[in-house]
Amino acid sequence: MESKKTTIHDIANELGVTASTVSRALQDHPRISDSTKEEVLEMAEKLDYHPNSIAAALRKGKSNIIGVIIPMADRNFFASVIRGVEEIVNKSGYRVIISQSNDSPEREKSNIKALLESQVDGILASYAKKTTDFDHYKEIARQGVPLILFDRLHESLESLEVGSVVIDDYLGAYKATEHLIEQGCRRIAHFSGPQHVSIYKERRRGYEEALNRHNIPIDERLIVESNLKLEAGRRLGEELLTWNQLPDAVFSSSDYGAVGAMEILKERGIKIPDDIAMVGFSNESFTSFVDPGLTTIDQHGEKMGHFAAQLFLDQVSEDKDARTPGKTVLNPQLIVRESSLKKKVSA
Amino acid sequence: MESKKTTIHDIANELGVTASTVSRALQDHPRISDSTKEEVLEMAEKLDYHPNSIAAALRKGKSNIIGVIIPMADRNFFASVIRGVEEIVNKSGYRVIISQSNDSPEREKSNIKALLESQVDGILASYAKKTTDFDHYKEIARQGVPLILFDRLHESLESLEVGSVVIDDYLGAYKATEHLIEQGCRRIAHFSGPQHVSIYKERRRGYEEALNRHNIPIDERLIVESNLKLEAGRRLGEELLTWNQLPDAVFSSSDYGAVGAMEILKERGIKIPDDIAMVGFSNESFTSFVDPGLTTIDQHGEKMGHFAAQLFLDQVSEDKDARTPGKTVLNPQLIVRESSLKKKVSA
DNA sequence: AATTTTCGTACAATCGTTTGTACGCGTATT
DNA sequence: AATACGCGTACAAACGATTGTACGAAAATT
Repeated sequence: MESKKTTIHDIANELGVTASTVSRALQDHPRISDSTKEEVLEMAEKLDYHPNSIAAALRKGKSNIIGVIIPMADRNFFASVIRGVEEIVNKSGYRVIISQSNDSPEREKSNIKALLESQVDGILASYAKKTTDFDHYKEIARQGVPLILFDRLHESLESLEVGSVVIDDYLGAYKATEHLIEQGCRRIAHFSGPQHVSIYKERRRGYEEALNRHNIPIDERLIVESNLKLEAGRRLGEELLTWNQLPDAVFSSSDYGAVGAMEILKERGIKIPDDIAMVGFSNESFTSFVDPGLTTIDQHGEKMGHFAAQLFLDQVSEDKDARTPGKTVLNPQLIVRESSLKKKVSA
Repeated sequence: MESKKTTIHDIANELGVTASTVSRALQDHPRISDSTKEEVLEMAEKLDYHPNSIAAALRKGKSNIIGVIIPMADRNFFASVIRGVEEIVNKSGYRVIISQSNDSPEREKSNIKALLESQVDGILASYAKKTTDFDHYKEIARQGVPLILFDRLHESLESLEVGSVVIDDYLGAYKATEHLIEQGCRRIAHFSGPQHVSIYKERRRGYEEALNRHNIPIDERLIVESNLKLEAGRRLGEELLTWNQLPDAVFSSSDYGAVGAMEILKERGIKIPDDIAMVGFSNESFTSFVDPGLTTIDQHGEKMGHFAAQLFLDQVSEDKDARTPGKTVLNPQLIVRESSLKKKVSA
């Protein structure tokens, strides 16, 4: 039944004008008379015309699509970022295509290739944890496609002309650690992540600096590194129990790690926060569900998405002045819940 | 510096052949000699050629992109579905573009429009809860684009020639309710959702049927309807407490609703599962984190994605026989955790 | 009334690939 | 030796929209 999709040529034929006139009429071009525009619109409706954006993209060399690369979509933080990005760019007529790397560098690479071949107008990315070779990102820049990095940032990319928006991980970690110190904790363990990922390095730095400022010596044995997943958290929970002396608090660079450890510790009769206070990082949605509620650091995902999107729009803007790839640093926010409250709040 | 992107014409010129030869060489066409293929490949490498899939899509009338419409990406279930879909279709050279409706019919509508204009080769969708008018879905079918519905299914779409894959919500609810009955519960409340969404209707039916089979009268006052979000769960938790007699169990059609209620009930000193047993639906990731762990129904998101993707591939397959839009129904699985265990397991 | 402007539309090239058909050449068939 | 066949490549027309330029007619200027 679908004999053929109707094109602007069909409309043109029907009306006895040319396709160029139809095209301009549809774009509300000033040089087309109002009467013609009306006729075109009517006929378009009548013939059930739908624009073919592929054809337009080819001609214009612009797809109006931007690609967003994230490790995984089911993280609250990344989902918020995407929402934020969409909110901004949709207004300017851009569509977002999301592609997940599942934290695999290979998938990340093939995703980037596909995005570039699809002629996306820009790429916003948070790279996979395991990525250590950034050539595929350099390729993006080399092809002249605007690139904005968010959340995770790597030194080897800083030299490129890329925009970036991150939170101040250092500050977040500092706030978290200081909060624990204020609660009276002195033996604070730290669950850290791969040190080539700058966010984990920064968080560790924040942790150490907070201790320094409060004249608490840094004990390397209290700092443990892992992939920070739930399972790793459980393992670390077990490990804690083998130590000569339990820490009185844990600052974990990830909520998953914190919750994993909490599960084990609770099982073993350790009271949280009384025996061990816990603080996580990211404000994942489940942190408010767990018992006790997990104190954590909110990363302002939606806001980060807004900024990243805006940086992209700036880079493709007509106004050359706005085109300096900016770096934006957001302030993280400490969300205090019960898991860290040793001093009970007087009611 | 980016003088110009290199095209197959550039390669052709350099080699003294025509673009068609280059195109065929790149596709490994049998009629092109091996020596030419080699030369082309080398030159492509040398000139840093990257195919422009927009141009190919325009010519072929096929974008190799499929659109997936989901309410929101940060639900464990939907994230799994997407992973499942990607796993299958990537093998056949398709890319997935994800678009979220945030459960808003307007966004859903505009997303569909954009997807169609982008000439996607197919659309897999789980529609927004609030959607009651399905014309935009009919439009998909009318334009001859394969449509597969997953998870949520609406009567008014059944007449269309669409494939669908759902779980047996009825059976899931039945299993959940029966499990509660086996635990000795008799006064089982049900948190239900909008009845025009078939999944909620089915779940309610499963609940009622389980009661019937066990000769427990259905008490309409125990069935409450809401949007099943966390906040609604909290509200329902409050409501429960105002009843003359507390139920001894709750079967909620959503994990969020269940957890929201649990929060309130725990606050008010109600013991779970001893006073009230709880069962949710969906196996969201947080259900294993909450205390006590929430018994729930797993919907096999990844598998659902596999099936949906396969249905799509069948519909676009050369083989006409395979082209009947199939309906697949998956069996849900009961995941038992502590929240429903009144009879303590003897250790 | 002659000339310049303005207005509305047509013409034609273009974006980068794909693909049906034609064609020349060398080898095989009889 | 004449015809037939394969093989490898060229030619040219798509796909559907956009856009710089040209051009005729009407309106405005002098």
